[in-house]
Amino acid sequence: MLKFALLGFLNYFPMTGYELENYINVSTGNFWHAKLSQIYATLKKLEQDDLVTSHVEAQEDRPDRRVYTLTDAGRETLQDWLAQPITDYVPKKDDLLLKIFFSRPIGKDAILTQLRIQLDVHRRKQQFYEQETPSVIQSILEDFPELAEDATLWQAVLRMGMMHEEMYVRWLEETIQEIERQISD
Amino acid sequence: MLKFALLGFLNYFPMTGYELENYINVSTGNFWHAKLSQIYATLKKLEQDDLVTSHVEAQEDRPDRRVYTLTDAGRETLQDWLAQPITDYVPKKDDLLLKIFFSRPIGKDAILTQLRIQLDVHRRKQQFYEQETPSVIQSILEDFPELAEDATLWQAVLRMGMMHEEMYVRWLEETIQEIERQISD
DNA sequence: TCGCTCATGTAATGGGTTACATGATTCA
DNA sequence: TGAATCATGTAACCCATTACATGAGCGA
Repeated sequence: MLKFALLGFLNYFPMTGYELENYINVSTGNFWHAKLSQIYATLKKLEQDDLVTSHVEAQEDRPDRRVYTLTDAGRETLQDWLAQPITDYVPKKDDLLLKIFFSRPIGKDAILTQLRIQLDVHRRKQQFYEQETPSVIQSILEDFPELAEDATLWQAVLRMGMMHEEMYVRWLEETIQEIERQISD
Repeated sequence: MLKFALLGFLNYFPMTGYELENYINVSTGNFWHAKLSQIYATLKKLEQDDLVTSHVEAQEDRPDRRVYTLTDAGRETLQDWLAQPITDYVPKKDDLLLKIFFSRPIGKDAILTQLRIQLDVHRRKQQFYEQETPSVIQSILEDFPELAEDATLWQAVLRMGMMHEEMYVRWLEETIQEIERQISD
């Protein structure tokens, strides 16, 4: 699936693997992320399949850059994927829920500690969303005003991130209360 | 991680790979699932590491069953994992959000179609939660009343599933409206 | 001087899916 | 008669992470 994320970003403009890593982990990091090593390997495969081309740009005092450009075949592959409807429910894995599910043997206090750490983690994430991210989209639009309709979609997925954290924090607060009442020491 | 799910279930009572598949995909299916092939392979590794033992039970008119039992070392490994706090934020991947993020090139109608299919998928899932699952926990408790405190935790993770679907449906409804207003044909 | 940014990649390993292979019983 | 349930496994493959390898410039 990473390949489609790469094609998606290269559809905006040509860039290097290093830059792609940045865009992926900042813009889509909330629902799709990747390590540099995987990005370089995937770009190599995409080039073998003629979905992207690359050329090396020499630089002074800095390592050379390999800039990737989407081909017509690449653009077509991207659009085919975009148009493909997702028809079945895809459950997502969640380490915390798995652990909580089986946690009775470690007892009330250890469970509550686990949940309180998570509450802290998700409250921070929630604050991050509220404070920092809305302005990022605005600043991109100042540089590329033609992406206004893309930005509507970016904002929509950003709102999902916010709603998700709001829900998660609410669940943690409720669950902490529930366990304080229901589980013995 | 599947190994911990298997240890977790075997901590309730000994069972076969086939039975484990059932428990995993019904009880924890919402936040952890696995194919039979992976379960059999993982059980093999767990036995090599002495975290479980197995013995074959012959059956008439049915294939023999290989029943797995948790060892003391396995129980310890499970408890160590349970007690280990999760301290960093783990982003989850979401195909739909990735697709929506890049979807401007396919245009308004195709995006709306995609979202409406998802709305249907998630409303069905929501109904499933409301109608079918609460009774499942009740029926297990009738057979094993000593698991009452475990059931509090099962119910908590079930509530997360419900809240998640409620949130997802709300996001889809809002996003459909937003795109109808903001994106051109 | 220490860590960050820029910049590219390979190799080994781990986790998970898909495909293959077999076969009896039971229910609609 | 065909699908579901019970029951076990292997092999090939794909996707992703971790570790390894290199190296200059810049700001605190």
